Amino acid sequence: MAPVAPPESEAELLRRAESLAGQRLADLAHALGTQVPADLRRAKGWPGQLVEAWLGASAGSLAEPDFRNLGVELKTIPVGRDGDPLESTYVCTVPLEGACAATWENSWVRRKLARVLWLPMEADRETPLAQRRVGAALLWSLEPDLEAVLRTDWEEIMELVCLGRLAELSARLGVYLQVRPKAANARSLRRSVGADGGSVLTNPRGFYLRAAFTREVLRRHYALPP
DNA sequence: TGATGATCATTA
DNA sequence: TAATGATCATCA
Repeated sequence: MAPVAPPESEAELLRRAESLAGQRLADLAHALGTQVPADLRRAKGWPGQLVEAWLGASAGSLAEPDFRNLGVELKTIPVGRDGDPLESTYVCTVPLEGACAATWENSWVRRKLARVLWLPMEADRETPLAQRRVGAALLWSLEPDLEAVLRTDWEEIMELVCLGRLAELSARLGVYLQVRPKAANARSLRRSVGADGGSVLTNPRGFYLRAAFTREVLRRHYALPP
């Protein structure tokens, strides 16, 4: 997709994001000279990449906030007709090595979520992809009470990783932050540290925000059903 | 039905 | 290869 220069300030980023409100994905795609895929089965990341291109996100696939110079992460939120989030939101990879040295303060999760541009997108399956609209952007900072919950979740998860209790990792852990597989397929393996301190292979995992978290963020800043 | 676990495309 | 962008598909 056509590159757009990165925004030089949060104000500029927000102006760009606000100009997308109400636009249909087909309009954005055509303006960038690209086509709307027939469906998302083989283009799962397409909506996110489309708005990245529009807003001038610069980090690519690096483990960095999307707008590196601003320290702002872009997150689209797929929402239904009622504005309620439909899916969890990927945050970053779970560090399987060096888990014992990691702290919440220096974690990728905290770095990425410190400042986020949330962008709701229509995503109910009734609406054809091309006709789905972008919602109203929200430039947001991690709020202390939400951070406290995330921190507890993160520490619970990372303790298991540190101790090599990988079999106990489950998406059922965590109030707002959960761990799920994150890989091309279940045969992907990554090195980690076993309970005896030795090297073991396990499936790569990612941190995800439950829909309950993004629902709470949207609820606090927009008029939404409870 | 909703959530968990699995999967797909792209890029540096 | 391993990070990113996520949604799909199955089962409790």
